[in-house]
Amino acid sequence: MTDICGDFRRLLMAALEDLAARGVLPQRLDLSRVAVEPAREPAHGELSTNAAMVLAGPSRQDPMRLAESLARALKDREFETGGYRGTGFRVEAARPGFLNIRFGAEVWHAQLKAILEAGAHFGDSDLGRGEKVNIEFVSANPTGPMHVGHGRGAVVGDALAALLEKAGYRVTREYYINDAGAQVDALARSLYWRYREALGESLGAMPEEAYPGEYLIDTARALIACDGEKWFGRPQGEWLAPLRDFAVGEMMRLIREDLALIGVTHDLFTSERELVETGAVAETLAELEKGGLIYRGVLEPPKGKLPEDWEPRAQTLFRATRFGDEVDRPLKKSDGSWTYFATDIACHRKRMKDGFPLMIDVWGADHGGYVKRMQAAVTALGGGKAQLDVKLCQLVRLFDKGAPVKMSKRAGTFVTLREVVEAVGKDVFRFIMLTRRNDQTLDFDFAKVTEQSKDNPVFYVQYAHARAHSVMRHAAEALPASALADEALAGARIERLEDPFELALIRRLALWPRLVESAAEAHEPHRIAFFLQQLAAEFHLLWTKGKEEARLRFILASDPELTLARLALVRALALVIASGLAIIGVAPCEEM
RNA sequence: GACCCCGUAGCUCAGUUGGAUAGAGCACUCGCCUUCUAAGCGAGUGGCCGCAGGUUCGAAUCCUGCCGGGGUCGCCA
Repeated sequence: MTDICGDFRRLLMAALEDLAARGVLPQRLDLSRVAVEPAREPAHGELSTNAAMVLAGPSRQDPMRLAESLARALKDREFETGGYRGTGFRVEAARPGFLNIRFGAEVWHAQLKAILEAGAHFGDSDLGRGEKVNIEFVSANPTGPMHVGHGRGAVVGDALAALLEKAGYRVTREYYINDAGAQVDALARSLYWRYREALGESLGAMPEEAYPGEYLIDTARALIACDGEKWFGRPQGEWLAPLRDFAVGEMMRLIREDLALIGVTHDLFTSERELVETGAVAETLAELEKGGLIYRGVLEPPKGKLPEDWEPRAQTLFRATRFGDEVDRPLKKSDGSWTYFATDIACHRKRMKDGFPLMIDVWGADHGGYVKRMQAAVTALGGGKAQLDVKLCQLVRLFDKGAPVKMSKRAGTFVTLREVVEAVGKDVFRFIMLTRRNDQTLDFDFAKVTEQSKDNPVFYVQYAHARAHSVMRHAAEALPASALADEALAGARIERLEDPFELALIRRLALWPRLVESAAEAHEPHRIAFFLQQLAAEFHLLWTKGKEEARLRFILASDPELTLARLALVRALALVIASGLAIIGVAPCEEM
């Protein structure tokens, strides 16, 4: 654990306790709003804390005077971070009541050493304390190949999972297969149509509700290879279920293949149909019933535009309004089968029973209207112990050289995830999917994302990593490999690094653990991608400084000691970029 | 009509969970290749953070009400 903000916070807390013991501060103050963060302005030092301002009110003191007492209380205390131990910092009170903290270079040197010692584990956190988290993502209907929007959800979910793992959670990646509703029956009928067609029957246009995609032609061939003409001419009652299962199986195989293309694998596939057939849904309903949360009733018609066929109907309803939803929600269709909501409640209940206090669902933004009712159900069944966060992913719009790529399922100009990934590669796809917040629409331009220039963030970051390795390769020509190993570099005379740009890079690297934690807490993996871009920029800058001023070059034949110190910095940069890319799921290439 | 998301530089977007003088990329202007990859870097121009109130030491961030864009709205998933 090397988090300089966190480490300083501990020191600050000790000082606050001391002030409380001396009667300067009241006992048992609420310290939750006290923050130690990196300063935004260089003029404000390197870290700053709002402690005095936050505590001024409750302790009835002038913030500025409190800040000054705090500064005194901190003076000459021992500070421990990343292997450093000493008093190499200065604290000063500033204007409204901030405390600005400055460090001697030795503190940053220790940070760099600690990074090299931690290696790929630098930034690991125990924020999650080994708590179990379930992340449900993708969960595309098993009725056809995946499109780009599914791909976005896949990357967001998978990167979030990796991020939470790095932050100390035990993560289960789950795919919920919607294989129980009407749409998989439609899939079976579509397959049957393709089956008859493949067996030589001449048919007209496909029915309206059918899935017209050509992928089912292959599935029909596979079916023939498997079952021959067994189903031909038989009544629907005989073939519907077996063909549905066959089709869903094939679709899931396709989907897994597509996911494998972008490096996504799930730990758990849960079948909606199984939840129904094993009685898990019925059990769930019984449990709600016992809690008095289910009733038969008629819903108010929606205000504003009234649906054409609206008529008052008595339905089986869940009292979602008790838990913050706008209306109570139906659990059964008029044919007696479960609604999607009912089975989904059962799915979340299963997760809670499996011991997940935290569940995260990654959905498309079109499901936004569904969030409250699902959270209501989780609250109702979890007794407040379980929590559900839903990440909604906005649309991905495809462009090529600035022109929108027109897509229509009907017209057949439908771009699948596979096509996109085959065109641009897994790494580009994954990185670009994280260059926007999940709730922001994302423009994906084939030309731009494959461009090798600084305008392309994927390239920009990978290039920084490759450059670092390029330096190491050059160094290896003059220095023995044993001197370039991480352990050896950790022992280099790092204190020789004195240039402000070098120290600035170390400072940025030292923020990595804090960034991992805040991104994990916010469930926002895109922050990793943005951090890597900043880090890459800082490194490219340093590189160019070496171009301009020979004394700033990494490799100096005249000064092997300084060379090794700089290589330590270069190596640390490569480590952090690689560990960030690992979360995003992008390969850190060593050559471009 | 209700609910959810979004609104930040001309464009595309970040903004460390309420901090100090709001940032980056593109575009535009001007600079930097005898030297580890110029596939890069620097400088400059550019802002009523949609509008109006409120909360407090302090608001792009939290609350309320509007305006604009998108999504959703009883047996689709």
